[in-house]
Amino acid sequence: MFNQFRNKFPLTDEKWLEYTSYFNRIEVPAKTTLLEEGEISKKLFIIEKGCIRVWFNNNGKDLTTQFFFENQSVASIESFMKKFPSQAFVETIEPSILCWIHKNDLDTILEEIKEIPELRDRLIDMLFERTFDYMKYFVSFIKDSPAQRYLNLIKERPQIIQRVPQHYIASYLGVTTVHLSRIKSKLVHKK
Amino acid sequence: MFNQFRNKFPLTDEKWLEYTSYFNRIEVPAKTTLLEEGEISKKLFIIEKGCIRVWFNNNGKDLTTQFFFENQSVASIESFMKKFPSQAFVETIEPSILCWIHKNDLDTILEEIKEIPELRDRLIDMLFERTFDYMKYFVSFIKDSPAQRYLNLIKERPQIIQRVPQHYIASYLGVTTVHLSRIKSKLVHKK
DNA sequence: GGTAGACGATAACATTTGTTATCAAATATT
DNA sequence: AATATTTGATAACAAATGTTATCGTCTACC
Repeated sequence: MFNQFRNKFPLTDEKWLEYTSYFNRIEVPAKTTLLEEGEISKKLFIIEKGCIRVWFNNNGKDLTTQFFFENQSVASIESFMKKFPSQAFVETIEPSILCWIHKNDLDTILEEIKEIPELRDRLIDMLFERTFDYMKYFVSFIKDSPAQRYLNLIKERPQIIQRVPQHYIASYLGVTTVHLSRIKSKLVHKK
Repeated sequence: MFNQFRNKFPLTDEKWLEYTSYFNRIEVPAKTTLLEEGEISKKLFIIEKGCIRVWFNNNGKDLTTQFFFENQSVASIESFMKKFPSQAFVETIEPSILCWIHKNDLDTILEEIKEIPELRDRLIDMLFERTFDYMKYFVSFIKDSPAQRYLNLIKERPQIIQRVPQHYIASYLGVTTVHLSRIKSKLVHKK
């Protein structure tokens, strides 16, 4: 599955083979918990097929904060990086095929490649991008009404609308399933 | 003002003096706009004395997303880093004394010091921390009621409560000033 | 093929939050 | 000191959103 990235990394073929060999491939059903709240995240997942959500348990109520699809990497990032107990759950939505690497192995790889300036700079860029994504996400959350945010999802992330059950979308938008139903029915009526 | 940081940077005294000489010191009244929406951010500010907010114009309504106080650095970070027109305004709340450096000069410094591994690693750490801060902020925003978030502010950021006018706090919490008044009066009643 | 569970729509009512307007107190400005 | 501006509280009403309950449809699984 990693061949699509091969040309992006200035590594020898030997190194490339060594690094990709650290990855394990697993197949899991829908609703599989990949990381529990309180657990320390030690695996970074890459989705080959399927779909994953990250969510928080807020007094028994789901609070979904992120969705991930094919070719995206997933971890409870703060737990993974800093070895803190995770506040979030990580869970498959669809039956999925995943590749994962243990944190120790990833650290080894990162330690080696960070001496390559191009990769180091790309890593820093990625961190910035992630920060900016969060800012955008947050600003839209407080600026826009749930209905507007739902329209944004339709426009910008149609995959979510198509593949994710509605109650997860509701928890992502910060409203109840009942209210999301209302939003949808109003949209239909206005058209 | 930078002497408090002197011991944290493994630089020669010459370099230190050169770098600090890039900074300019200005004194401005309250409600001074430091960066307009649409402008490209070219200055990084460090607050020597005073207090600053970053806000978005959402259909004529203030939406404050961050407060900054003494010894913190402030910029519309995405605009500053990527030379995009800023979506946010940057504005003083109190009369303030600020140090600022031009982006070109800062880039020169960063280019030089990123060859020092300790500083490079600290820079990466800072980026991570900023990402994590945003995540925490966001999760609390969707998990907690406005009343709970107000209580969190009192506990975790008393400076904001003490120094920032209430209508900015309301816009930071995502509610109207009227509602924040209600929250406060309910808190008093319950005690 | 039958059954249980997951998913989604809708109604009725409760609660939260926004809107507009008015008043009072504090602060800045002249 | 007089006045304007900023800040904050409160009331009355409107709109948005949550809660609980019921029903229908679809799908997975035995």
